[in-house]
This record gives sequence, structure tokens and C-alpha cells, in this order.
Amino acid sequence: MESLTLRQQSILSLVIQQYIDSAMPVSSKSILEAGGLIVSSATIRNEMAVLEDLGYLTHPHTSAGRMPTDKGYRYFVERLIGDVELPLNDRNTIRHQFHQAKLEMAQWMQLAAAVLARSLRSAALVTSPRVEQPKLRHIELISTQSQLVLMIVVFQGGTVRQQMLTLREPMDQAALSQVANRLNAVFVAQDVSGVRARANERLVNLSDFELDVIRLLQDTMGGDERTPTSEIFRDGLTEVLQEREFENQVEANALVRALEQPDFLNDVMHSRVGTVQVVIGGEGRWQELSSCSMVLARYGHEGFATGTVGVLGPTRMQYGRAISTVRYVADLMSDLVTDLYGD
Amino acid sequence: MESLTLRQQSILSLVIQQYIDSAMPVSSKSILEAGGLIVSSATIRNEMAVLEDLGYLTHPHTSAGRMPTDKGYRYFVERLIGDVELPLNDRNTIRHQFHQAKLEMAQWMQLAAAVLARSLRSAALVTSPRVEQPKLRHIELISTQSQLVLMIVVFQGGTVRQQMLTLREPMDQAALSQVANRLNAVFVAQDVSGVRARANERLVNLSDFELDVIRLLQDTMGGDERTPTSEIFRDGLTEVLQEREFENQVEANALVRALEQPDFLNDVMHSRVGTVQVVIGGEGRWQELSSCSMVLARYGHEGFATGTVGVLGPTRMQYGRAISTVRYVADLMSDLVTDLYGD
DNA sequence: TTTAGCAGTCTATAGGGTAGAGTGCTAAAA
DNA sequence: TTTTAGCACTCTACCCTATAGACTGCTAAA
Repeated sequence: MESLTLRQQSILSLVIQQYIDSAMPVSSKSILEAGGLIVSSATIRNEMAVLEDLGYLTHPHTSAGRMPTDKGYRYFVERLIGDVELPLNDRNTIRHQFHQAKLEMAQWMQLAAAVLARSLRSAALVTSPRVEQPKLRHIELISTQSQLVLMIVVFQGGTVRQQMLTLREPMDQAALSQVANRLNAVFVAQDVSGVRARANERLVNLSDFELDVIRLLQDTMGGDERTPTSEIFRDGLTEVLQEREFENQVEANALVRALEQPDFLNDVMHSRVGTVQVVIGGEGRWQELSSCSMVLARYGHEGFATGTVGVLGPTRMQYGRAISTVRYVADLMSDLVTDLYGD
Repeated sequence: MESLTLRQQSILSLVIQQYIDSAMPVSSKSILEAGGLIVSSATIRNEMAVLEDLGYLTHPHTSAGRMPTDKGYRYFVERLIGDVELPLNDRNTIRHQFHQAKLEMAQWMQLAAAVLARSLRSAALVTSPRVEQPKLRHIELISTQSQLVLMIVVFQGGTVRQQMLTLREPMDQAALSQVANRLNAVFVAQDVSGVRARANERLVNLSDFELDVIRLLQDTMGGDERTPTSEIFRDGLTEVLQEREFENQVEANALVRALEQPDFLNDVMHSRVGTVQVVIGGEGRWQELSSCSMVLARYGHEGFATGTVGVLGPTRMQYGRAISTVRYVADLMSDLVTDLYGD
């Protein structure tokens, strides 16, 4: 990333801000009129040509104004916008919206998505917090039909997972409850490795059915990485489809398809590290997002339980506002995780 | 609904079928070429004019072919398509897709939506089964932080709901477990009214905290109708946005907005009665769906636990295939409900 | 009641011409 | 060396017109 003169930085900044507002290529004259610079439009044109040579701006055609490239946005995000905290006013509005919700994780996540979507007029994505080493809190076995059992597993922190398993021979509810009690006595407060260790210790004493349950329990506790343990909440698809760049039906479809694909989303949402991260134009990795940017933030407590919140909009996005809003919502979510999961 | 001559019925049917295929107004000549009728195009034109007078067809402009009105589609669906069972081939394909899933309700519903969406190239909607009079199976209280408690309620049939509540004064986990045990002893196997009755019987013996828990329990069991107890699973938004009628961005946005609005969906999905129901053009009730049709079916067991599956596409929809596919998927889901919830 | 034939209607498309918004370049000014 | 005025040049967006062609609706005959 070359270093730009102050004047070049100002011009780049002005071009980007105007382009974000208007979605139209920006002319040298309109930069002049925006004030702030005391040079002629010809000088601005020269500087713009330089910025284009350096790869920060482009041209749709000869006689059109300039618009930012992904590299331009990147420079803007990393060097030109100060890292402002969200104004008190907005903070209050957002906190107020959360205040009305009951203390339930699922509700909060849906709400977080809604708040982000409406506040930033973008699509919003929120993943549920994933506990790194879940510990068993309670296991329950429920007979539903002669040969079918519903297993309900509650983890510390309150995550609940349910799973069916089939019986080789019929068992009544009393027998099932007895098994559940035995398992609870042994495995409660253990994580996956603890469960494995304790199961191995007492292999001889376990019935076939108990072994089945334990195997399923281990699966549920994170044996296989393929099953994503976190849900994804979405909102604001409408908002982002309003934008100019998605008037074109093909682009719009590509975006909708991407946002409908759980695999794709999991990929995107789980690859984030650090506090707030800005992904511009798919960053070469996700072709579907070539005209989109994402602002993502982790929430929760590293090494314990973490999730991701973020917004997705056109590259022509209000980065400053987006970054501070996403960060603020992530902080609120972190507080909630602390409340729900303890310290 | 006037009665049409056989020839009028044939023409209406042909117009609709061709329009569904091509999305273009259908001319008298193309009806002639489709074969089946041994009359001239002039006669067909006359009949078309009659069908237009009766309200079954329209005209975008004078020199264009005919296209069906909502009334035309309605007549077609109710009288002109025989009620065919889904071909064995398709049945097998669909059953095969479900076969791979584990026996978990949430997974099945997501899968049902995916199967419908792909099989019919439409948006698909599936609501989770709602138990009419849920009975308590187990209640669990988990301390997360000094003043916060997570309540987990398991209903008969395996539905799980979680809810937070705040303590007036700190309690440790042992105390909480004791409360949970007492409540389980009293309230297990009761429905809402049972819970209310038993709570009233022993009001004097209950602590403030226990009263709080019972109140929350009653809420959760369906005290207030506003909280929708069923989730909605979606898929295939992409498919439906591909259709010609949604090239127009305004229409497309209206549809996306409608499908993002939980209230709207709840309204639509819970208002169905009967086996398979076809809603054409929003039926005057839902303006957002003016160019859409829905094919909906209930699944589960009436008076016990029921949900809805359905697809949403342009009014120009393959009704025959849609009806038999939706019905077949609903039947499969009913079987699953029987398996999971017992008879 | 059906049909051939034809006039009339409307759309979709292509061609051509123009205004205007912007740039790039050149040569003079600072 | 940097900045600027001025101007030629480019490209789009828009409007106007003309035309081909796809259908219908009507009329009068079969």
C-alpha cells in the first residue's frame, strides 16, 4: 500500500463519501464544489488520474466520473476513517430495543439481527454462541413410541440439543428414567474427553443401550465438526436488495442464493478473528460477494463461548457507522453471554 | 362460478398450460397448433372473447394474446386438473432424501423445505408442529450467575423451551435443584389448566420464587397466544425470484419483505384448514402476494399436534405437480409426528 | 355456428440525431 | 515544478421516428 499525499487522501476520501451517497461516478467538479480543497478542477482531475494509476479509483468509461475500487475502499477503511465510538444517541436507541426482550438467547439474536438490519439498512447475520468445550449439565431420555427414544441434552450455559435414537428392544419410561439417572450421576459436569474417559473406565458395567446413548452423547458434544453447532439468524435481506447494485437481477439472485446457503454462511461467519473485521468485495475468496462488503465482529469470550455478528451490504457502504454499530451490538451480546453463561 | 362448455374448458386449460410454460400471452393460433381442437383460430378467438367476458382470461393490450386471471386459475385448479397422486418415481426420490436425515424434528423441517423448494422450484415454507395442549414433562432450573436463572421446560413429545428469570435474592444451584424437584413432583404430566389448578390448591406453601417460576411456566405453556410457539423454516427464495414476474424489482422486493416478516407468515400459515389448500393471488387478503400462489397442507394429527407445509410461487405455477408433491411431503411429515410424539 | 379474410391496434426494435456531462491534453501562468 | 484555463474529444442517456410483425375483432360468406 503506497503512501498518498494528504491531498490525494482528501480526494480519495471525498470521492468515496460522495459515491457512497449517490451511487454515481463522481466528477472532479463535484469534488471541487464539496469544498475543503482550494485547487481547480483540473488539478483534481490530475490527482484522480494518479489515484487511478495507483489502483484506488476507476472509470466506467472515458467521459464518466470516478468510482472507488476495492483497494480504494480498503485504504479508506484502514487509514481514512477515524475509529469513532457510536454516538450516545444511537447507543441509547439500540440498548432500548434490547431492553424490551426477555432474557432468551434465541430472541436476542433475532433481535440483534433486526436492530443491525434496520439501523444500517443492510442484511444482518448473527450466529449463536458456540461453547468451545461444552460440559454436560443434564441428560433426559423420553419414550415416544415403543422403539423410539428422544434424548435431550442440556449443556452448562443452557444450550439444549435433542436427538432421536432407536431401541433394539422395547423399554418403558421407568427403565429409561433409571438409565438417565445413572448416566447423569456419572457424566454430569464432564466435557467430551471427560465423558470418553469415564465411559472407558466402566465399560463392563454398561448395557448396549447405555453404550448407544453415550455414543450419541459424544457426537452431540462435538465429536464431528461437520455438524454446525450454531444456528444463523438473518434479517434485512430486503434492505440490501433495495440498493442500486442489486437492480440487476442476476447480481441480486447471486446474493440471495449465497445468503440461503448454510454452508457458505458457516464458512464466512466462522472464519473471523479479531474484533471488528471488514471484508471488502469478497476479498477474492467469495465470488458471490464481489460487489458486497461485510462488517463482522466476534462476541462472547474467547476460549469459552463465542459467536459472530455482522452486516452485509454493497461495497458502497457507510463503513464508519457500520463498524461502530456492529461493535456496539457485539459488546451488548458479549454482556449477555456473560449473564447467561456466567463468568 | 358459471359452467363452461367442454370446448371452453379445453381452451381455458390450454391457455393456462401454455401460459404456465412460457409466461407469454397465448394467441389463438398457438392454441390451434397445440392440437386437440378441430376448429379454426377464428372460433378459438370467439371463445376466448367469451371467456374474457366471463372473467377467466385477460388481455394486456388489444393486439396481444390472452392470459389467465386469478378466477381462471381458480377454475383450473378446482375443476380442470384431476387429482393425481405423485408418480412413484418422484415419491422415491423424495423419500430417499428424507432417509438420510437423523430423526430430529428441526432437521426434518429444514429438509422438507429444501425438498419442496428444489422439487418445485418455488419458495417453500414449513412450520414446526404445534402441540395443542402441551403437557409438562420435566422442568430444570440452572443457575448461571448470582441473580439469574435459566429455566428449561421439556414438554411431552419433546418440545423444549428455555427462558431466563431473575432472582430477587441469590440462590445456589442446590437450592434451585430442590425447587425444580418439588415442582416436577407436583406438575409433571399436567397441561396449562392442570398447572393452574394445582398451583391454586397449594398457594400457601409456595415461596415467591416458586410463584415466579410457575407464572413463567404458564406463560411458556401457551398462556399468551401472541408468542408464536412454532418456528418457520424457509427455503428456495432464490428459485422464486428467478421467475419472470419478479424481474421487476418492486414486485421482488415486496415478496422478499413479505417472506421476511414473521407476523405475516404466521398469519398465512396458521389460517389454513383442510388437507391441501390453494391460495391464488393472495385471495384478496394479502396484497403482497397479488402475483403469487401458495399450495399449503396441514400435517400431523388434528387436535393433537399439527403444522403446515407449503410452497409459494408465481400464480403461473405448476399446480398439479405442486399439489401432489406438497401432499406427499405432508404425509411423510405426519408419519414423523406419529413416530416422535407417539399415537 | 363456423370460418376466411382483412383492417386496425399495439409492441418491440432499430436507427439516427442531439444535448450534456466529463475527461485528457496542451500550453500558458504562477 | 506545479497549477490552471481552455478546448477537443468521448461516451451516455434520451428522444423521435419508422417499421415489421404479432394478434385481435369484425364482417360477410359458407
